[in-house]
Order: sequence, then C-alpha cells, then structure tokens
Amino acid sequence: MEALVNIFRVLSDETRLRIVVLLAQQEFCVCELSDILEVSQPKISKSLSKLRDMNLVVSKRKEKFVFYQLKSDNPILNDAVKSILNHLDEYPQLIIDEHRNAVNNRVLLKLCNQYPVRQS
Amino acid sequence: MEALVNIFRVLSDETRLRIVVLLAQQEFCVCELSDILEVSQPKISKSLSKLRDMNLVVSKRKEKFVFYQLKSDNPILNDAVKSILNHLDEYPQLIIDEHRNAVNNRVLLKLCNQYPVRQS
DNA sequence: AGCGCATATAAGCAATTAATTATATATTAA
DNA sequence: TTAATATATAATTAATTGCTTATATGCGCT
Repeated sequence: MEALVNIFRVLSDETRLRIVVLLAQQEFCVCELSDILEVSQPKISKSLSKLRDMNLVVSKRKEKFVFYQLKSDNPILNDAVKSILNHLDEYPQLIIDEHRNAVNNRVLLKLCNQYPVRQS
Repeated sequence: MEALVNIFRVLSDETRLRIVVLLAQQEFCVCELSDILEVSQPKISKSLSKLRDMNLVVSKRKEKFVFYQLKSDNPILNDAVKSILNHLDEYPQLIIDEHRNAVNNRVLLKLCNQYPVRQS
C-alpha cells in the first residue's frame, strides 16, 4: 500500500514527472536532463536519487556520465506513464521537453561535442 | 501540467486514495467512509473537500447525509483507478476496505438502522 | 599529481501539508 | 424550540517537503 502511494507521490512532483516521462522513452544522463528540463543539476540529481531509492530507475556510469533508465517492472507506474503519453497533447510542457530533447541531440550534441555521444 | 500533477498528488495520500477507490465503485456518505476506512470524520471530510476543490467528486445531500460521487470526466484519474483495480490483490488494505463495506451494508445498515438506506 | 567536468550530498531556510481538538452549521425528530 | 446526528471548518502544532548554495566525490585527461 505504501508502495502504491509512493508511486503517485513520485509523479506528484513536476520535475520528477517530467523526468519519468523522458526516461520512459530512452535513457538520459543527469546533465542532459538538466539541460532539457532547464532545471538545476542538484535538483535533477536529487529527484533521480529519490527514484532510485524507490527502485524505479537504475543507473550506470559510462565514463563521465551517469545514465538513468526507467525500470519497467512496476505495472502501476507503467500504466500511469502510458496514460500520460496517451494524453500528451494536453500537457504542452511535456511536448516542449520532447522537442528540446530532439534539438539538443541534433545541435548541441553533434556540433559542440558537450554531450555524451549516442549511436542511434 | 499542474492539473496533471495534482491528480497524482491526490492519489499520493493513503486516505484519499482509499476514498477514491471506494467511490469508483459506488457513492458513499461521509460517515460511511469514516466507518469503513476507520478514519476520523474530520479527516474524511477534509479529504473530500480537497477532492471537490479539484473537481474530482460531486456531492449531494440526501436528508442528513451528504453523498459523494466520483466524477468520471478525468481520463488520467480514470486510468489510474482502473490500473489500481487491476492489481487490487497486491493491496490488502484496499481489499479489506471493500470487505468492510460489504459487511457494513449487510449488518449495521439493516439491523441497527444507523446507516443511510440504499435500495440496491 | 593536479585540473576540469559530471554527479552527489549537505546545510539552512521557507513553505506546504497533516493531525488533533474544538467548534460551527445544517438537518431531522421530538 | 430543543436535542441529536451528520458534516464542515478553524486553530494549533508537528512534520514533511522543497529550494538554493555550498561542498564533496569520482572519473578522465594531461
């Protein structure tokens, strides 16, 4: 029961929710999330550590960067994310996040080389 | 976005979540919820008023009793409730609530007449 | 070893939320 | 109109949460 309530508590914070929605689609490192969401690094880091404490994400270091991945073994969280994605058009901020992700990947990443390299 | 986050905030409180799950199945008055959940009347009342402020329930008085009904026009909330009901077996407290509701309806209600009468 | 960048954690403060107790309102019934 | 019951709200205090700034850790490079 507490676990159930905690899932919803995680999603009741805007920063955490935006992170979860992004991670539902691909893994990200801390600095990417900080850039995409325009949220301070400590705040992102703290959000992620809370998600990790609750066993909702896993992290792995790749050289300088620590990448976070959403775990997919929590049916309630999965359903909630699916529900949000189904109604994405009602939440402009989430669409902006997606868009900023795409832009970051194309421009910043490739030109300035200040981003982790992805082989897509 | 704030509306989205607020849905999850509502569900991140155990009392409110238990109320929502019960109301998803039928309407209840305050005293019934207080009895079934074994939670103080002011706490139930306050939870319900928060739900009403967020436009998630409607209330109607029937004589002494004020009945609350879950509104069904919020897709995110609907999906969340469906998801919870799909995994009810993992949350014993919710099952107990359902059970106590059934018992209350059969025993207390009919014998002692201390409950609002329902025509089922 | 020393520097730089990525990430994590800590400290202090502000703000929000919650619980309990008491009280107020509204309806019914005598 | 008074009493009893159902519900709502208020006041106080306690607890949680969140933000910012500062600092610590960890890895890679030179």
